[in-house]
Amino acid sequence: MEVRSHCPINFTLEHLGDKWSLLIIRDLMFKGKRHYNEFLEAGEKVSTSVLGDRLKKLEAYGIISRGRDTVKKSRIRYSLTKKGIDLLPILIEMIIWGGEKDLLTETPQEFIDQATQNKEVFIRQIRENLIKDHL
Amino acid sequence: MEVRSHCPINFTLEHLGDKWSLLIIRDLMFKGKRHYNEFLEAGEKVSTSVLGDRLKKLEAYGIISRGRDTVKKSRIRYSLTKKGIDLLPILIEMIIWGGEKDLLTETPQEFIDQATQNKEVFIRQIRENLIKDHL
DNA sequence: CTGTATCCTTAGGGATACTG
DNA sequence: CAGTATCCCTAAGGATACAG
Repeated sequence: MEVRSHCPINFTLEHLGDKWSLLIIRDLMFKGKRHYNEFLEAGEKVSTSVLGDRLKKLEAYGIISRGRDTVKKSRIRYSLTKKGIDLLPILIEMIIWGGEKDLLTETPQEFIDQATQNKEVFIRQIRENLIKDHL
Repeated sequence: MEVRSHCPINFTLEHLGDKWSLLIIRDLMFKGKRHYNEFLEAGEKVSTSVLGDRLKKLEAYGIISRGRDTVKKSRIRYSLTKKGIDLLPILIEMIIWGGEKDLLTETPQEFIDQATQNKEVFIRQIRENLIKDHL
């Protein structure tokens, strides 16, 4: 990968600064999605080629991991790694900003309020659930 | 602009999900930069065409504003708006994530520690300074 | 079900020159 | 100083077909 600088913001952008990667992370974090076809069905309609490319990159970065489904062994199951779960605070802050600035947001005001008023506890709880489900 | 969905994360990505916009915000927030030529000199070497395009978009989104410099009246001065300052928590979380995951990060461990250990106070202080300087 | 491969089109972006 | 304008090239992305 190209490396323009070692500014931490630039580092994050070089891994996730496109219009699709974080939507996959979102689906894994908040929508309980784990499989290829579920990502395809997301509201934003990613194409198969882009999805394949991003899954590969995110795995190469160590942000997600690929494994066989435990129930149906022929099925592939994607999970967040620790490094991926650590993105949670960034996603939460993006939900707050986007939810506040977009007049047409689909986010319930209730969610924003909860996230805002007791942020640390709120994030810790989600984080613990993610650890249970993914690691 | 295209609108793929009203998911707040997608909303944020559609405004800032490219490899340059947040670097301009960063320079305004943390590096005290205010002028066109200063943005050009940033470590990541943006080109004039891209810089011009992003400044225009960020202004159209209401994230930054253009004004005349108060000391040298012929000079253009860019500022963050309230909406732009509200991005601070996202940037801080990106600094933490990037700073922790990049082995070669330029970020002092001290900064990460401060940001992590008393996050709310830390952010509030920076925010108040930004309000003083930009609004 | 989980992908590749291919084709094609468009958007992004670098370099450079030029302007008020 | 603070930008446009132009040219050109590449990367990104959509559509579709195909494969293990």
